Amino acid sequence: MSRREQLLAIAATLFAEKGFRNTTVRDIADAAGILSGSLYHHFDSKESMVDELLVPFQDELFGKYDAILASGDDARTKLEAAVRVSFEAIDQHPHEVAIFQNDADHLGTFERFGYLADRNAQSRQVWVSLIEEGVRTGVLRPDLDVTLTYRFIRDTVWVAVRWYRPGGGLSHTDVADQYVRILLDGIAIEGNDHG
Amino acid sequence: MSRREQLLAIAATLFAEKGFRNTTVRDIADAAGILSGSLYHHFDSKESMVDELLVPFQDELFGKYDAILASGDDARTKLEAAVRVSFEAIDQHPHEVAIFQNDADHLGTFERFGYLADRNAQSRQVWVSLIEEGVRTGVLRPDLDVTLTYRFIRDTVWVAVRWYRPGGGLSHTDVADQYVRILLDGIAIEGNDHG
DNA sequence: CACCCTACCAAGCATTTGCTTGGTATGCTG
DNA sequence: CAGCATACCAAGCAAATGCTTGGTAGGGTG
Repeated sequence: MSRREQLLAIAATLFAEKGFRNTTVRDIADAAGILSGSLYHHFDSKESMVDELLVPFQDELFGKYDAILASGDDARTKLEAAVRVSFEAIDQHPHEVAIFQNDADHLGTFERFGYLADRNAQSRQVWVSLIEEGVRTGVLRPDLDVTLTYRFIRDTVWVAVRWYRPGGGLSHTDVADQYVRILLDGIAIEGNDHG
Repeated sequence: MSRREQLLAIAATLFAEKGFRNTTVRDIADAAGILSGSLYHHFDSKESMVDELLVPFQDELFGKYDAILASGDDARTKLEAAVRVSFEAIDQHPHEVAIFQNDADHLGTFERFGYLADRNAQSRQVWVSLIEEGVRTGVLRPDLDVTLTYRFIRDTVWVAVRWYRPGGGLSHTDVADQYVRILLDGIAIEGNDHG
């Protein structure tokens, strides 16, 4: 691991913990045991650091989504796979997920980070297409509000980055199991339909 | 509406939009059409402003939770009521909810805002007790992981403040209807249990 | 008219912020 | 040993930040 990668990892931790704007270059430098000016030997700017964190992460994640969409599985299987891939991302790249969740809105106001809005739209496309296919092929309830269901899934999955800790008591597959079950079948006992 | 209340409303909007720390006293003053120093005629500090926003809001919300817990209804009805009251809070006090969601962690590091952690624990108590009662009385699935289910509900409900807009196409009761339905019965067609 | 309260301005201060500049120490390579 | 790249320090700058101070304008009240 190069010194540059070390510094980037330190920055990722701080950005995820305190937010991008609330993390100063002095915070990063202190955590690395150097002076703030020395960071600029390795990176152009503070913005470059987040950029280098987010771009490769998103490339990897959306590559996996694309593979799922391209598979020949049925809608329910693909939906489950997308959920599992997302929890896997939280497990493997918790800092990057947290940064994207917490700071995408703010970063998106800068030209340089215009791609964040594109990725957001792309994500929406993935989930909406899966939900629509599920309704069309009869594996999901036909009365679902697709947009609302999309938001429900998106929020439920990604917000887990706030409490999930890799290496803790629960594996990401454990969490995904439970979430998929609740999402698909609910928390009420079956057949106890009050609606 | 007193000048003081006007200024507080302006601050609430900005805190909710940009976060507490990323909102400067000059931002607030500019939006109000005065100079930043003039704010200190009305308020002691920037912290006092958030404080005055969060405390009354939380008093009101937890009063409603307490009333639900004290009612004689069955667990499913109480759980539904708690979800609906939460969406109502998002509808009526979107700024306060957003501030609490986005800045509670950061504010909580200051002594002055220690009550935020207490409220968080209290909220957990409300949801966990309802879920446990639901499992005990047989209206919820006995294999539920109570803690995970609590997080699922909490996150799902409150994160809606990120996209829900009062006065938009959907009322808060519409949203609550859909969320309760998904939460309790899932999105899959009934009886199509793959688990 | 004298007094006082509310609401604000004008100016500035100490600190923090991202970033720059010129320089030094260390180790590798030819 | 000369040359060069890597990794850092020391010092500081311009802008932004929360907040302070002393003052002014206007309206209501005795």
